[in-house]
Amino acid sequence: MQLDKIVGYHKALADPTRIKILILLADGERNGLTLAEKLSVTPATITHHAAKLREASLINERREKNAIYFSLNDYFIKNSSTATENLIYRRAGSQGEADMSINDQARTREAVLKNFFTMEGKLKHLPAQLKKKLIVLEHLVSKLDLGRKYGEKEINEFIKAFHEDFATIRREFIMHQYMYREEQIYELNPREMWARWEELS
Amino acid sequence: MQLDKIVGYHKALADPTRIKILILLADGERNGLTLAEKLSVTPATITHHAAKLREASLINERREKNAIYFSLNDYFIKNSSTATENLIYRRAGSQGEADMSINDQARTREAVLKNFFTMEGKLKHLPAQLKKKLIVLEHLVSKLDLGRKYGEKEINEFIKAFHEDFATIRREFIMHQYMYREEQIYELNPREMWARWEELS
DNA sequence: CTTCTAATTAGATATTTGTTAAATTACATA
DNA sequence: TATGTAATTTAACAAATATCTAATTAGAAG
Repeated sequence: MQLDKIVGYHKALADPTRIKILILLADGERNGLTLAEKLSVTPATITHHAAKLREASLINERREKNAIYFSLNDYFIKNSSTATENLIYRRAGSQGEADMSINDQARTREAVLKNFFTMEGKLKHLPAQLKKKLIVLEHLVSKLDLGRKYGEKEINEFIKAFHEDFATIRREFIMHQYMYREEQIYELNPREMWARWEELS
Repeated sequence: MQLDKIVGYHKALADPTRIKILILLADGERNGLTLAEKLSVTPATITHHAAKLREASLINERREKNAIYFSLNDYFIKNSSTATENLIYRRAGSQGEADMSINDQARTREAVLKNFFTMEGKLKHLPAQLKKKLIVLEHLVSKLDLGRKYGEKEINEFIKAFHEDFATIRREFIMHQYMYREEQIYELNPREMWARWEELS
């Protein structure tokens, strides 16, 4: 039954240790011992989690001498569209731009902004492609104050200065975790949180 | 911490009952009692799961008299790009059949399969109409193994068991992204696999 | 054959989680 | 106010899960 596949997929990602494993693997393959050390768990625990990730087809394994190297399954990479995959791949860069120089990236960013914003600074529409959408969202969010709390009405007004469909964009802010919402109060997710996630490991 | 949100999100979707609730809600809002009845669980169980779904911002609630109506958080509607959301929204999204019941769709599907496959399970020919063609392609692809890599010759043989024009059908697999091809190696796109929701009800 | 390293298994334990029955709360209306 | 319906809470329990330690297996290299 297909339901099991879906549930299994989410179960595989429903554990912090496993997410951390995936984050580590996004940087490149790694064997069990180094994963265990990096995450401060025993090798047995890694074996346990590796089995779950394997069942969900999220990782591949390769034997070299008596070490087993784990790596991310390619299709996980290609289908990365949610916050999770975004989190995991933010640093590694979504495969295509792995070898992009920092200048190339800046140029891409500029091109996207030029494309989706009018000369007056209005947002034409949200890009459908995740990578571009994130560039746009980051641009908007960069104009908010760090540490300040915004009421819902305030946030709506802010967004409306760029685009009339504030509800959608507000939702995007939340889902992509550029902002947190708590009891109708919105607050920027400290930049370190999404730009520097290394501390997760 | 960001990690908790991600894990929480996946935990929310890591239970079959909750997925079924979301599927039911994709048809429209529903109150707790009818959900309980439809899923053959007690109202207490629904309350329990609703809390989890609410924590993950997947549903909204509305009170009318003394009944509480649950509905999907609209975020999902606009971002149904991943396997799960795609699964849940497939019928709502596919234009034209938006108001088709899950039963109607199952019936359509059966009719199409009956029409385009012989009694021996051979494919007569590919439907010209897109919607029907996709039904046929999904049916074929559902017989492939998830996570397995197929050589070109293997894929051809597989298709030939259904129809001699393997080249066309192979191309359709790729075009409609049921499979990926890389260096002559074909592999099922897990997303499409998971998107087969028919048997879930 | 012995030794070393890496990974897995097996068993144990504590925690979390899904479910239910029973009691309770919240609204609506007669 | 009393009654009925829907939802929640509480307490209990079984099942699943994450982790560890200790023992075992797999492979490489002396």
